[in-house]
Amino acid sequence: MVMLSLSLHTLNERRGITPGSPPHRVRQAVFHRANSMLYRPGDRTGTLYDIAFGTVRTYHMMSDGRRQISGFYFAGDVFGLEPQPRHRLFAETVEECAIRPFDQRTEVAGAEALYALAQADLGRLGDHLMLLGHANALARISRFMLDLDSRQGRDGLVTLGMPRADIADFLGLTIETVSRVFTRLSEMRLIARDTARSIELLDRDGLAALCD
Amino acid sequence: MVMLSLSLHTLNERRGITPGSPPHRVRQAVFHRANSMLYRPGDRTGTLYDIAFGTVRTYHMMSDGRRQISGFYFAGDVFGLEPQPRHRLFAETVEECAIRPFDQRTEVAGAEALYALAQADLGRLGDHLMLLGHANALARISRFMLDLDSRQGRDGLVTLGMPRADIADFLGLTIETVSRVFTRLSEMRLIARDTARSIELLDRDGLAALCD
DNA sequence: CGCGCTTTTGAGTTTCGTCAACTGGTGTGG
DNA sequence: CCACACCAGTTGACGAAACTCAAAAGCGCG
Repeated sequence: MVMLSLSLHTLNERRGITPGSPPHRVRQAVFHRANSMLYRPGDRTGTLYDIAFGTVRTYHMMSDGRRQISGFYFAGDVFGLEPQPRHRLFAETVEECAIRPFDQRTEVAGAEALYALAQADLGRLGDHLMLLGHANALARISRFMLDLDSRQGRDGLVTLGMPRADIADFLGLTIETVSRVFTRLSEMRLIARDTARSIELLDRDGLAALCD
Repeated sequence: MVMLSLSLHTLNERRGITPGSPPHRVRQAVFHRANSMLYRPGDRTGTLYDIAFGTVRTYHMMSDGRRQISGFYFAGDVFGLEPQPRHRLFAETVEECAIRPFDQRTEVAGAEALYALAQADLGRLGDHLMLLGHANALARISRFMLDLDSRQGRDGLVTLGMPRADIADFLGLTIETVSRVFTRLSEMRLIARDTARSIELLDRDGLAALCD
């Protein structure tokens, strides 16, 4: 799975702003406790968020209380772009976070950069769609782990910042199924669980083979 | 479900081109037989397609031969926008189609219009994600029918241009399940099947109630 | 009419969800 | 320091939903 992530750094490069240039109108990063609400459906869009550190989830809430997490965002990712003048998603911190909000209009140079951001989200959504459409629980978790691994870049050592419930609601599973799949992958010697949140990928080719 | 669809007409309005203005560099619409390949993964992106009439499907192919249809496009819709310089999707006609290709760079006024198109796709994908994540077969089909109804605008009379296999691969189901759900919805008096491809929505509130 | 294709229906199996109990780690207070 | 409570995660038993394989029915077309 190709997980596109577009950082503000990339955006700035597109604008010709190198790290050495004087920053203009930089708003400070804001610290948030875990599980803080950042925005909710109905809030005005127009602000984007650049994550300095931490993890953020965006999600839909359905009438019966079920939750579909549409994405996780990590340090360097930009989130908050939505197609309408008002948000349709919730955004919450998963862990402690430092987040720099900035104005979509004044601090992003025109529609081109916005289009680039939208493209990144499009790529991610397309991949996720395929996963939810035609993949069993084993494949979903395997892909999720491989994706986290590639985004965290710590060579086979994956840290899950989120609880099982978040993984379940992201992948369209239940926490019990998520748990069982971790156990199975462990038995298959594809992963090793140091703790519940810290997982070593022992055989990434084997995991990839499950993803089909 | 909000199904955003953005027609070239809308794009032109954004450019200040009204139906009366002289067209510039209009390429003719091209006619295609059913099941014609329009582009495939690896082909260069940069051309967009405006459907005059007919139905188009875009899809991913997985290594094991399974297919995930990511969207259906109808008369007035524009498709072909993808985040990379090369396509990752297949695009095929479902029925006979007339399609006007146009150049993304020269015939779309800048990134703003592209961004608008990307937004439309984002909205659609987000909705579809939710559907595939947390919805049973009954809900998936019900939503699909209601969505088609709202896009075809013929007040409760839905024409399925595509075979069951396409519906199945779009909704992440099998053709047998699709068929069984149609039968169930019929028994529940929510729909009536004139033919297999022509379906009347008898109780749209009832269908909506199944969608959660 | 007969052929090929799509759709429907049926029977059996698998996968995942539900409900419930249990484990293990963490923090608190006696 | 230990006992306890609490929460996240795991495990087990069972049932429901959807898939698979197979066969029959419907439909368009030469």
